[in-house]
Amino acid sequence: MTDPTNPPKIRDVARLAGVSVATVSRALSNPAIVSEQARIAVEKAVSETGYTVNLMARNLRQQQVGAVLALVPNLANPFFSEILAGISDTLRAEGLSLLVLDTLRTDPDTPNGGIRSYLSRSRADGVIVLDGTLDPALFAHGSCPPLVQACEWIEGLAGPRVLADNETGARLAIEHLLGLGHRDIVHLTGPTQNTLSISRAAGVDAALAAAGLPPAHRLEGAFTLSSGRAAAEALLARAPRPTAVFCDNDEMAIGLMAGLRAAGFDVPRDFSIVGFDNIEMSAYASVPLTTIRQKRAHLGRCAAERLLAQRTAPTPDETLILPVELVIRDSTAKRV
Amino acid sequence: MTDPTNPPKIRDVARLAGVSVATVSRALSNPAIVSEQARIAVEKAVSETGYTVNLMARNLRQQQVGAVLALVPNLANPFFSEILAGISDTLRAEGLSLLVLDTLRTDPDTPNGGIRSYLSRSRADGVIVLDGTLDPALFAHGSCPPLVQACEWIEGLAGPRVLADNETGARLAIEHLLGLGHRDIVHLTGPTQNTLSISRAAGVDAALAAAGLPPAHRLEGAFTLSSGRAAAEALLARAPRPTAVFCDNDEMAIGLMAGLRAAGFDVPRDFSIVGFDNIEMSAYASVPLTTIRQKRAHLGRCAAERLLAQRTAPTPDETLILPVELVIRDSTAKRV
DNA sequence: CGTCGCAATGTAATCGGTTTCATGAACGTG
DNA sequence: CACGTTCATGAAACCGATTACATTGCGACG
Repeated sequence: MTDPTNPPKIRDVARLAGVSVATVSRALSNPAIVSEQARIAVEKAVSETGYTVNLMARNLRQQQVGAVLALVPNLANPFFSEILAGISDTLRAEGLSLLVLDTLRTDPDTPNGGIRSYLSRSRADGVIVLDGTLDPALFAHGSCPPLVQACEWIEGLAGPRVLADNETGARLAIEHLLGLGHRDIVHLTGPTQNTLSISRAAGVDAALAAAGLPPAHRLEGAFTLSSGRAAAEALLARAPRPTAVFCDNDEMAIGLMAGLRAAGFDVPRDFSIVGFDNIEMSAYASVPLTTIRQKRAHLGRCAAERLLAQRTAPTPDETLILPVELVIRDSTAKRV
Repeated sequence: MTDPTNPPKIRDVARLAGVSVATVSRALSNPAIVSEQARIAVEKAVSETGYTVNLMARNLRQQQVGAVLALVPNLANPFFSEILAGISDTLRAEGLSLLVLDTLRTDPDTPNGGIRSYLSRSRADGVIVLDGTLDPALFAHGSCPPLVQACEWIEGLAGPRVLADNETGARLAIEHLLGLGHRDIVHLTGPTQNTLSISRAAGVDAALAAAGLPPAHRLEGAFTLSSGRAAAEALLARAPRPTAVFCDNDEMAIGLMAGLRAAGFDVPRDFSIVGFDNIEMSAYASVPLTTIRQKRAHLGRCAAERLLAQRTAPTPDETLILPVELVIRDSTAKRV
């Protein structure tokens, strides 16, 4: 009866319960519409046979997959994995599975890394895009399932977006530094075409302009620890020497602090540093990092909810902007 | 022809190409067995219609899912996400998808958090278990797909395992500390029943015993930054005061260093600290951390390969132990 | 008492592919 | 020329569920 090589079908349950397969199906998916008697017989037969539905069969018939695909730029990056955790939360509550595709690791020989083949309604019921560098044409074909952009976004790709308030975050960081007396502030960015960096640059310059100052000088990083460390050198080469740096993420800020420390400088005495994201490690850095808090798991949940909402309602196409806040720790201080 | 609401079926392609559906199927899955003429006609019809196979239909017929499920204890933890990246690598090369289930976030009301329902052959072709705290009974039922345990493991659950050489890693750490003259060494562990911590404790005590020393004192942590910081207090309360700590992961080591620094102590002058894992951040900590390198992405790849091997060969049930190595940085020094 | 409506159920179509099996053509061989 | 073999192909079975549609029985109501 519990033969591993030959799992029970709905037929077997029906036979054992003395009803038709339709009744079994109904008893399992919508117990209210079958008689008490049938329901009990089916329940008994199910537990005796150890029956579980074959999801492939159900999905084929119902034309749905029961899974949502997340396109992440780099699965190994904790920033994204925390968003995934939030997505996973929401999906689970709906009985859906999470499919993950690491766009960094896609085949470099194939155009678009073979991502296209994953963007099919028969592979996923929806897609959450966390990579702003993808080609919008990827999603243009008819068989691409409903889509939500989260965290990063793609210029030229329509559809709902769930974003952190990057511009406000940048402004908060700069206003904080301005309030401490800093005037020569460098903005350590991600790759120049990165959408996050661009919108944060706007916030930076808006805050500076409001104080009657020119746009910030920029250094290009790569959101990595090592690019932060490398930025220390470029920063120190600058004359006159800046007194503060706003970094587009905490990793770069921590890398930068390590680089500055290695060069004999002190944070916050010589440089005030502000990060972005508030990763857990920031509170444990050599100098606890002042940063902009961004609720990543919440962002993931919101994105998933948006996606699920599309299943019923028509797509509202609106952008949801989640608030951020300044967390002041020890890496910023009054300009001496 | 490219009507988004009504994607082309294999029937449509067959009609357009002037062949039967069987021939289309063959032309797509095994071009060698159809005539050149038919193959070309099908290719043309496919590109004209924009046809893509419906995976649900294919999977139902072929009795496979095209996806592998990873059970991870905490998706937000970068340690696991890097393993996932490795798994993803290998699966992609085989055209398989990665399904992720965060066991931490499963429903606390349901027994086993509803994980059971994901362990079905109709949901995944295989399972990679990264959580050593799960109930082995979960995997006992007949419909559970082939399984590989990776990184952590479950006592009482058979099947192949891919593990880091925890015992050797611990021994290397302790021998390093012994070589520096330390004799009073504390082992900061994960949760006491954690399989990793248990096997590392064995390595610790073996190294100590080889030097004629008694087993190490232990402090229980939770693999988190905050539990590392909390351990600082317990450590300082100990008399006589230990001179070195071996931590079961780098996060706890970094947390511990933060706690010691806050209490006015210096690493490595007052305490030598060794971590485990070699996460990227360790090189950027306030004091660059001496640790045991573990190749997480590689471990993930190996686990996935093992799983795929089971598709053909019968399960060999053997444990694969991956080497680790000591990385000496600045957090350890000669005992003063 | 006839019939209308509703609840419960069964039969069979359906989802969209893959694969088995039968068929026919082409070819080589004795 | 008869026969066996291979190759290409199409018709139809099949995967295992859901669900549209038909049927039955029963109580209520005119």
